Amino acid sequence: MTSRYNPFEIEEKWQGVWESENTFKTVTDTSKPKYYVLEMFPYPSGKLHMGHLRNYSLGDVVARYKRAKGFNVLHPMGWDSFGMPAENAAMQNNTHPATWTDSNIAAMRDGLKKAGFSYDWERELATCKKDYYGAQQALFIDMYNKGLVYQKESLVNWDPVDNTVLANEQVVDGKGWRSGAPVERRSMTQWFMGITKYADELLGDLKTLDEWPERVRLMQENWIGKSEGLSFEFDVNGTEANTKLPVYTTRPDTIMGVTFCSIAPEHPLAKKLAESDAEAKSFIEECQSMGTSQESIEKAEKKGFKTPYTAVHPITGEDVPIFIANFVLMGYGTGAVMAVPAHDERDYEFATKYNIPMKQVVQGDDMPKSGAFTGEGVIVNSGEFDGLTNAAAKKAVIAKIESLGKGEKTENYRLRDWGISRQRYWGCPIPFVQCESCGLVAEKKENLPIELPEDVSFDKPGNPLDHHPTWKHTECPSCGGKAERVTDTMDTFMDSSWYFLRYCSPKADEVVNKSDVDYWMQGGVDQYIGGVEHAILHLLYARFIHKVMRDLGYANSKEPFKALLTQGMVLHNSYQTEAGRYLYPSEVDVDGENITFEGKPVIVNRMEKMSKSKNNVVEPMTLIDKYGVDTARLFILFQAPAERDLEWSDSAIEGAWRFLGRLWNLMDVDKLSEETGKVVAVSHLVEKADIDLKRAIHQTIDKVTKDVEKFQFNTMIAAVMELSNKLGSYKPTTEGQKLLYREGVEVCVQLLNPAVPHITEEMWQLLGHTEQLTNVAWPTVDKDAAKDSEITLVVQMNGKLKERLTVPADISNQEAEDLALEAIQTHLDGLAVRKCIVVPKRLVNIVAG
RNA sequence: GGGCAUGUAUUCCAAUCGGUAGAGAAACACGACUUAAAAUCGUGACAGUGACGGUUCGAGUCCGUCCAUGCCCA
Repeated sequence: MTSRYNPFEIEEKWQGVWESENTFKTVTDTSKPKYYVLEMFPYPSGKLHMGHLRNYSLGDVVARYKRAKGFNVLHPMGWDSFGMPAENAAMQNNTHPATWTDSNIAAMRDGLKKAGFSYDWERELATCKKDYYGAQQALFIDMYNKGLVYQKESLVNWDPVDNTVLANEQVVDGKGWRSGAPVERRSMTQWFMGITKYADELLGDLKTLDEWPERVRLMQENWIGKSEGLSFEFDVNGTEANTKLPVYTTRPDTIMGVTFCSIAPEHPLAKKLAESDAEAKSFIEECQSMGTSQESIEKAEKKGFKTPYTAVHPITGEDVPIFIANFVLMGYGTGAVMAVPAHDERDYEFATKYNIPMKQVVQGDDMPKSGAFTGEGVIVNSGEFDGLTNAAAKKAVIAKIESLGKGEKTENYRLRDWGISRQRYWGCPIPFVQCESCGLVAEKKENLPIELPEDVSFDKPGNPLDHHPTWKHTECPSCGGKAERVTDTMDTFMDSSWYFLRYCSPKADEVVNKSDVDYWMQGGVDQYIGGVEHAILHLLYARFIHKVMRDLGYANSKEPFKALLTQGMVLHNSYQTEAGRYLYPSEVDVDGENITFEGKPVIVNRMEKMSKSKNNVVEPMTLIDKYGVDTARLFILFQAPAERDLEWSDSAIEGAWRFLGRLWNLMDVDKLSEETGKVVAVSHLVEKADIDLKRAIHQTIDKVTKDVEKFQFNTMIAAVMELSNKLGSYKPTTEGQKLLYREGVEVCVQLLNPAVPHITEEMWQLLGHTEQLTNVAWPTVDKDAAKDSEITLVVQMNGKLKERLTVPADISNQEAEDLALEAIQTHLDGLAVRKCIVVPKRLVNIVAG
C-alpha cells in the first residue's frame, strides 16, 4: 500500500511539471485535426468564484479528453479587463485602473493555475493591453470604412452616477445596471455599429446552429424581433400644408379602428409645436426624465399631450387627434403610431385616461369585458374588410394602402443599432479625431494603437480623457492641422466580441494572422462554454462582429461558435436572522435539523444563486486549500448535470474527497501486477469473476466515452465509481488476475484524468509509467470483452412483471418466446395466450385473457 | 400576460427507440476496527416517478389539461 493520498503535494508537483515542460503549449499544425474549446473569459474582479471554477472545469474536461483522442487542442484563457469597476476602484482607493487590474489578473491567474486547467498560457491576452486594443482600433477603422460605424445624434440613457451612457440592455428597471441610479434621457452625439444591417443574417443563421441550446436560439430570435407590417402616411391638418405623418404598424388589419395617433416626445412634429407652445415644451421635458428602454417605458404611467394637429385617416378621410405620448419611442419605427384603443393594451389605457372614443373592429370568441382585445377574430365595422380573418385583413389593407399610393408592406426589427460610445477612461479609445478643417478623420493605421494616457485623475465627475490637459490635442492625420481626439471609449462588449479570433495568433502585429485563423477557426470554435446570462448580448454581438470580420477577410467561418454549452448557476441556501440580516454559512450552527445563530432559530431560504449580497458565497480557494483542487473539480462535475443548476452541499464534497481516497487506495501492491504494458485477452480468462471484471472494464470505457461526448460528466464519474467499487472488492491471486486488476486500475485512472488530472497523473507514474498521462491516448474498447454473455430476460403478463430469466445473450426471439411461455404457465391459470411481444434481448410480454 | 425548461427515495441525481424504476453519491440506522472518537470497511431500510385524463400489449419517457418552481421576454 502506498502512502496516504496527499493532494497538496501531488497538485503542486504536477502543475510544476506541466509548466516546466510546456505540456499545454499549442501550435498551428495543419497535419493534425484541430479542436478549439473555449470558455468565456472572465472579468478580472480579483477573485475566482464558484461559477468560474465550474465553467473552467467543464472546459478542461473537454480539452483534456479531446487531447487524449488525438486532436490538436486550442484551449486559451485571457481577461476581459476593461470596464468600470477598475475606475470605481481607482476613485475609491486612489489606485490607477491599470495597477488595480494587473494585480487582479495576477491573483486570478494564480487561482486558475492552482486549479490545474490545461491552458496554453503563452496565448494569454488582456483586452486592456495596447496590443489587443490597438488591433481592435484597426478593426474599428475597417468597420468605419465599410460604413458599419457611424455617428448619430441620439437619445441615450444617461447614468448620472457613473456619468456615462448606457446601452438599453444595461438599464434594468429604469436604473443603471451597476450604479442602480435612475437613468435620464439625453440627446448626444453617439457612435453606433450597424448591427441591423446584419439582422436578417443573424436571424437566418440561427437555424444552422444545431449544437446550440434551443432556448438560446429562441431568445436571440425574440431579441432580433423581426416583424412584418405596413408603413404608411397620414396627412396632417392644423399646420403647414402637405405635412405628412409616417407611421409603422404590425396590425394593419385594425386600421379602421384608429381613433387617434401618438407621436414620440422627440418627434419633429412635437419639437415644432414646442417652439410655440410652452405647455407642450414642458410636457416634452418631463418625458426626458425617463429611460429609453422599452421596459422602462412599458412600466411608466401612460401620459399624453393633445396637440392642435389632426391626422387624416387614409381610408375614411376622417380627422383624428394627434397626441404626444410618453410611451412612443423615436428609435423604433418612425416614432409615430396609429392608435387602436379597442385592440391594443397601451392605446386602451391611454384612451381611457384621456376619454378618447374607441371603435371595435375585431370580433373574437372570448372578448374581455373590459380592456383591449388583442386576439384573433373576424373583422367588423370596417366596411369593405368586414368578415375577413385577421390574416386576410392584413393582406387586404396592405393592398388597399399600396393601391392608394400611401404606403407599403415593410419588415421591421426590434433590434436597433448598437450604441458603443462610453464616456469613460478605462476602455478602448475610439481612433478618430475631429479636425478643424477636415471634420471627422480616422487615425492612420500606422499611428495605432492610440494609447490611453497613464497620468489621469479621477477627482471630478465625467470623462478623465476629456479633462486630460494634453491628450486630446493632436494633429489631423489628413491635413496635419490642429485636431482634437475623440474622447469616447468603446463599450466593453466590443472587446469580448472578437477575442476568440485573437487567441489564434495573440501576438500578431495585424488584427489577426489569417493562416492561424484559417486553421483554428475552420467551422468556428468547436465548443464554447459559458453562463446562460450571456445568451443574448455577448453572443449576439460576437456573432455580429464575427460576420463583419468574415466580410473584412479576417475570418472564414460563417458563425463563431459551432457548439454552445450553457452551464447552470451555482446555488446555496442563504440564511437570515429573524430580523432579516443575511448570515454567512460559517456563522450558523447546524445540528441536524436545527439551524441556529447565537442560539436563536435561523430562517433558511431556498437554494439561490451565490451572491455577495446574500452572504451565501463559498470561495473556491477555501475549498481548494482544504481538500485540494481535484476534490473540488470532482464535486462540481459530479453533483449535477452541466447545464442544470448546481446545489452546494458540504457533505457531497466530503463524498468526493472520500472517493478520491478510495481511488488512491486501489494502488495496492499486493493486488497489482508489476508488469506494465501487458493485458490479458478475454479468451485467456476462465473464472467467471475474471470475465465479468474484464467485461465491466470495457463496458465502462464505452460508457464513459459516450458520456463525455455528450457532456454528461456526472454519469461519467458514476460509471468509474462503479468500476472502482468492483476493483475494490476484487481479490486477485494469480499473475493473470493481477494483470487484469492492473488493467482495471489503469482504465479508471485514464478515464478520470480529464476530470481530476493531478491524482491520476501521480497514480499513473506510481503504476510504473514514464510518459505523462496527459500525453497518453484515450483507452479503446475491446468489443469481445465488452460483450455480454448472459442477459436477464424479463417476462411480463399483460404488461406486469412476472418472472426474470437468466439466458444466453445471443438468444433468438423464438427461443426467448418459448422460454417465456414455459415460465409463465403457472401464472396463466387457464387464460388463453392471445399475443406475444418480444423485445430482443430485453423482455417478452405475453398478452393473455 | 407570452415563451422555454424542470418536477423520480429524506436530499443531489440515473434510467438508448416507450420495455426489469436505481447506476453513483449524500444523509440515516446497525455492525466491524478502536480505550474512545474521527477516518476506514461492511450491511440495511426508504420511491412507483407533481396531479388528473388519454394513446399503447406495455408510459418516468408520447399527447392533453392543471399545479409548483426557475429562467427569458413583456
